[in-house]
Amino acid sequence: MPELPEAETIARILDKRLRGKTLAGRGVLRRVWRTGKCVIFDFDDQQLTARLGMTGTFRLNVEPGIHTRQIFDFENERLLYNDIRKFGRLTWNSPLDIGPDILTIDPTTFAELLSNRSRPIKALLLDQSFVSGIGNIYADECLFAAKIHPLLAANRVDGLTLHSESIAVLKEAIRCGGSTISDFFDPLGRSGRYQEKHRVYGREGKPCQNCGTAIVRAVVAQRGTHYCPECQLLPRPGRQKQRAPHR
DNA sequence: ATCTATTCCTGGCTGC
DNA sequence: TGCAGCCAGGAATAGA
Repeated sequence: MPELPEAETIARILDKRLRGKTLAGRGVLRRVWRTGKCVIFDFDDQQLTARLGMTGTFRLNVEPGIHTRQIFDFENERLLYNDIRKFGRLTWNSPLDIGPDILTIDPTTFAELLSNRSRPIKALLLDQSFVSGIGNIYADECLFAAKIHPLLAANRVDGLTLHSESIAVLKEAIRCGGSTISDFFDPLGRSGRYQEKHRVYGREGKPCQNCGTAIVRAVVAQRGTHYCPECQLLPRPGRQKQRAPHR
């Protein structure tokens, strides 16, 4: 499923290949970029926003197939939008109503935002109106990297640690061209490689690479959630400070 | 504010 | 070989 690293991979390739080319009726493509999980095409005075949902992909210069939903004929380049499950959305000139991008938000700001919220941290990370870019796979990977239990209340999370670990995970995933679980291919048809580096997602029952404990799968915020029960301990719920016993 | 359930959708899997 | 049933989940939505 395309999350930030996959969207970034797509945007970089399409920007390189399509920038400066004309699309009939829309003008010259000035750049392709990403924010959150969205891939955005800036034309002269119009903008196309792609939310890829679960299975949305772009492909350059291949024959349309049964899952092709849109065709964009640029000069000398044909861009297809394919989407098996049709959860993706392509919209023209629509306002982008999402929270700050996780890669560009200031760490202190991120930590402050967390301190105001009581929801389980994983549910908050998945909420694109709170912070954008992280989906189910990278939420699990980022929380593992930061050694934070997915159910820990956001206001009890070390926001600076979570931020820095998340940045490291996402940047490495971008370097690997994203994760291919089943459906993700970049616009040139290549798989991602970051799935080989997953440490918890899809590894239920396999040993934690830190401590050897079996990775657990649970459901959090209606999503399959993978974590190490030893490395990602849930602290005892907060309670009144114990009075020191007399004597 | 936050939760749950439901809807959208289809390929891939299980079990008979 | 076929087929029914279930599952995965991003995002929107309704209702508690």
